[in-house]
Amino acid sequence: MNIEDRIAQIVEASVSELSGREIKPGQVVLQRTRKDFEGDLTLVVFPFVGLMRRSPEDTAGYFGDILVEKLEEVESFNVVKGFLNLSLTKGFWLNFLKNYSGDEAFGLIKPGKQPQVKARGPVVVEYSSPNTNKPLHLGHIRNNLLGYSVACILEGAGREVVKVNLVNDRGIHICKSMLAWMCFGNGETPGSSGKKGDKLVGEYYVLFERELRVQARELMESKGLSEEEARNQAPLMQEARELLLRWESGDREVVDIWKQMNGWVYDGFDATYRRLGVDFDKIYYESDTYLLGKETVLEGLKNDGLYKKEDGSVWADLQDDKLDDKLLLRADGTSVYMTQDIGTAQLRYDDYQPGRMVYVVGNEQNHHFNVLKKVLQKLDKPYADAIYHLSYGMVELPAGKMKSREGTVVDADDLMDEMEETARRMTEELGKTQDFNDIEKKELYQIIGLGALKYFILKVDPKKNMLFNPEESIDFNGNTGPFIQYTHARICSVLRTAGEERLVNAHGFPADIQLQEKEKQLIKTIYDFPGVVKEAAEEMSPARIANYTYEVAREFNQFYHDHSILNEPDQFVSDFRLCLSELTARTIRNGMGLLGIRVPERM
RNA sequence: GGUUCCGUAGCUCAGCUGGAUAGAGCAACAGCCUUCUAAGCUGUGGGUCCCAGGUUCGAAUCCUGGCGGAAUCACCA
Repeated sequence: MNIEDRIAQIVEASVSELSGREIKPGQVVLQRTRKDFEGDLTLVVFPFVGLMRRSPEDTAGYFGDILVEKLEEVESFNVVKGFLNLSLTKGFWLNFLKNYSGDEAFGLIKPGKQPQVKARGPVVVEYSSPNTNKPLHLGHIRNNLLGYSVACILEGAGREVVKVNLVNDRGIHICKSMLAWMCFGNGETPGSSGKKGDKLVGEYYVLFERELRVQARELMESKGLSEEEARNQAPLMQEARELLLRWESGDREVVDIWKQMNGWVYDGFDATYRRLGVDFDKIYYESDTYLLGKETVLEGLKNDGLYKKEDGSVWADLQDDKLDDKLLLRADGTSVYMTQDIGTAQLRYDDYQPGRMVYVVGNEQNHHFNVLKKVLQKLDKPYADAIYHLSYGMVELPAGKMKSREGTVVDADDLMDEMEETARRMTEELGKTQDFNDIEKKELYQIIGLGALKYFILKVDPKKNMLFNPEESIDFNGNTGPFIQYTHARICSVLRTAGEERLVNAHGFPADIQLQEKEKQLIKTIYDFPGVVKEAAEEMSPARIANYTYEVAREFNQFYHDHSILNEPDQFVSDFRLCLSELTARTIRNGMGLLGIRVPERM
């Protein structure tokens, strides 16, 4: 049991002993002592003064005496108003460091280590979920980074995780790209034009929209139709719908083209995913799941919650939830978005029996997931309550939301190019890579450029909208990925200079060294890492890890500035600092790993 | 209009289940490399935590009501 729990236990016991009343678990709150006060852990005693019938000061003093007496790790205490500040012995901190300095996986729980967690089944995390008609942009980047990181964090907290992608590969939007390509493509392929597959298909989607707009305008002028009517009646739109029907009926020619063009897109996506450093354990395709959705809905008609209208359409009755009824199948029997999600949820459950199904999807779909959950409850699905929508905010530009029609989307590949280029420029200006070979340089610029981008996005609370200004490049100084990476590289440099043998021997430093202020601060911060991982997993918040890791790096730099590690004359102190540096580097590496950010050993 | 989310320094963001004097970075200014990587460190200035009530020992945090912004309320995905 850790020291916080032991303190809490003793406090609980003595409160109930004295007052004759049990206190609820979790009512004893221990927090880190603020830096401007003396002590390591602080117990706020206000909640107990009523029960104890003493002044806050007396209550705090009373607990202080008991804790010093019962726990050898608690060295002393001081009381400020109702705050009991406990100081732990330096032996406690030094032993913590000794215990973990050899632990590569510090802060992380190995999968399956907690049996009760395993019993709940794996967590399925869905993220990315692209449409196959346009390339990935900055919004997708946030989605991918969040999803990947949340999966890593859950894994780090001991959960079994399955990462899945749901590709929306069917529907009218795909037909638009196909039609444009059939009409104007002249057989262009990624091979013939050298274009990336997803970009090429995206261009035809844009082309379709442009041509459609021309046709619609003509109709608006010649027949005086509204824009909506005109778009609907335009020949291109009618052809696209016809194409969809042919696809649904399995028309050989259409399906072949569909397969071919989707194949190009997948090649393009794969390249972008690889570069971003994200991956999946399983990929679902909506073309495979929408039929199961239909079945599930028809099956559900036996339940009370669903009903069929006279025209044959099927609806979910959501009156009880004060929501409008939701259409699940059109009169012609075709499915809608909701139907597909019902199908994929079912399939996912059949595949993994997950304890939780996390959907990393933008907050624009809050309502959709609300309804999905309700509908699955109506269908009496056991997994309805396992559904969790990890809803994240939009990435906005200074001018507002990104709009593909107005060409204001920030392309994922372009952005990564820019980041790497900035990394190259800055690194060369600083003259850091003169002895790197070309391959090493390229890899380093990738690590730094992507690190900057990923950290920039992940440090923001997922549920908040965030701003990206393309005019100002993402920072490399201050609270940034490269700052943290740099701190890691700095430590590695020291460890390299020390050498393997020296490092191993250093672990034997004695546990009675005099601790300097910055050293203690750093140890205390590192001590928090496992708890931060746990909380980040509960909240599914990479931002928590990002901000914590930054704090570690900042504190190391202060320590590093004030104290010499290898040039310290006292051998034992030097050994201790070496171990402290080593554990700091590992904490940074593991923390950044949870964000999907690599850290270089030199930069 | 209904529902949900957001509102903290000039800008971008932290602030954990209510706790002590609200923190970082950027930008500005002033310092620190003969010493383990200066992508670093130190200092200065910068706040009506949107507003008003309420809950209590104690509120940026919880509740209610406003104001401002975003999303959504499709037989689109």
